[in-house]
Amino acid sequence: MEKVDGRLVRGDQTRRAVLRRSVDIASVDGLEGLSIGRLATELGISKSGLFAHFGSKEELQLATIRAARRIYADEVVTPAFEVEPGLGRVWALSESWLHYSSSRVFPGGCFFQKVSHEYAGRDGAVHDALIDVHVEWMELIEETVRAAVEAGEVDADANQLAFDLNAYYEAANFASILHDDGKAYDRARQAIRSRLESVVAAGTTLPW
Amino acid sequence: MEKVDGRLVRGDQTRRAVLRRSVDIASVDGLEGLSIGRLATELGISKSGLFAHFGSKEELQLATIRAARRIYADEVVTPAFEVEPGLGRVWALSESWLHYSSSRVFPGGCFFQKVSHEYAGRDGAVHDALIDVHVEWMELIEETVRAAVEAGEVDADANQLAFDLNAYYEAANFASILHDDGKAYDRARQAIRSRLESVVAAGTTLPW
DNA sequence: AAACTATACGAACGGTCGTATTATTAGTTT
DNA sequence: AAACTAATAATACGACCGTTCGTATAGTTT
Repeated sequence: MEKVDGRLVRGDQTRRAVLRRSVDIASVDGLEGLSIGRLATELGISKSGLFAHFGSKEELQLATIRAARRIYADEVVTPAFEVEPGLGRVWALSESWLHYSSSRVFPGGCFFQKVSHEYAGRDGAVHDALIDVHVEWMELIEETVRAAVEAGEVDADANQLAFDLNAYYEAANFASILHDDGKAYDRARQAIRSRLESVVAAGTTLPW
Repeated sequence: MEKVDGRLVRGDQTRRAVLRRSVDIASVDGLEGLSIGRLATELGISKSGLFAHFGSKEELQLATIRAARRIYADEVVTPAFEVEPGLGRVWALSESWLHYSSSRVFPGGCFFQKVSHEYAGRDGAVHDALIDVHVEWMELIEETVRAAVEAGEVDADANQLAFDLNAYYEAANFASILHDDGKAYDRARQAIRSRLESVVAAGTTLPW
C-alpha cells in the first residue's frame, strides 16, 4: 500500500484526510474528545472503515500526534531556521511561534499545549510520545539560544533562557484562547524583547 | 438543609466528601474525566444518590470549580496576604504558588491550569466560570504588584509584570507534572528572582 | 403516633464509546 | 473476463455515559 508507481492509492488519501481532521479536533477537544464515531460522521465515511486504518484508538492518537508534529515543524521550525544562527534566529523562532499560535494553524491554538496538558498527569504510550515531542522542542530552543551565546551575541544560561521564552509562548497561547483575544501576544512579545535585551552583548544589532 | 442548630446534616457531609474527591480527580483527568459513576464507586455510594445532590453533570462541575477555588484561596492567597503589601508580598505570593503546586495540594498539580486548558476553547457555563476565576486571579497578581509599585519598591508596568510572573508559575507546574520532576520549580524561582531584580528600586531590601 | 422531609438506593432508559466480525465494493493483475 | 487484493461499509457487541423513576429508610416536626 501507501504508494504504487509514485501515485497515492485511495487508502492513503483517506488516512491523510482523517489525520488532518483529527489534529484540528484534538486541538480543541483533546485526544479524548477525538472520538472515532464523530470523526467518521464529520468526514462522511463509515466508522468501521475509518477504524480499520488504525486498528485502535491509541494508534489513531499516536498517528495524530505524529501528524501534528509534522505541521508544527513546517510552521514553526522551518521558517525560523531560514535565519542564520544567533540572536536573529532566537527572535525569529519566537516570532514564528507566536504567529503559529495566533494564526490558528490549529483551530484550538497550539495542538501540543492542549494535548500535553491533557495527558501530563497520566501514563501510557500517548503520554510518552508527548514527552518526546516536548523534550525535542525544549532542546531545540536551548540549542538555538546556545548558538547565539557561542556567536557572542548573547550572554546567558541557555537552559534558563529557553525556559523563560517557552513560558511566554505558552502563556500567550493560553490567554488568547481562553479569552478569545489577541492582546496576550503583545504582552508576550514585550516580555521576550525585554528578556533578550537583558542578555544581549554590547554592540549586537537587535533584530526587531 | 445545610445546617440545623449549627450541626451539619448528613447530606452536607456527603456533598463535601464528593467535592473533595471531585477536585482531586479533575486535577488529574479533567472535568470530563470526572464521571458520576466513577465518583460514586470510589466513594462507595450510589450513582443516583450522588447525582441527586447536584441535579446535573454541569452543576457538579460548577460546584467542583467553586470548591477548588476555596482551597486555592486558602493555600495560595491567604498565606501570601499575611505579608505586608509591597515587594515582600509579591515574593510571598510567588513562593506560596510554587509551594501550592509542588506540594500537590491537588494530585494533578494546579487544578485551574488543568481544567482551564481543558475548557479554554469551548463555551458554556463551565468555560465562563473558569474565565471568572482566571480574571480574578490575574487581577489579584496585578493588584499585588501595583501595591509594590505604589510603595516605591518596584518600578514596572504592573500588568506586564503580572503576566510574566504567572507565565513562570504555569510553566513550572506544567513541566513538573509532565516530567514528574521538580527541577522546573528551581528554574521558575530563578526566573522570578531575576525578573524582580530587574525592577526593584534602589535601596529596597530584597525578601530572598 | 402520624405526617412530612431529606437522603440514599437499585434498576432501567436511550445514547455513545471502542472494538470485532462479516460482507461488499473498487482497483489491479493476470 | 476472471481472480485476487485492498479499501470501505454494515452490523453487532459489551461497557459506560448522564439521567430518570419509583422506593425505602432515617430524622424531624407536629
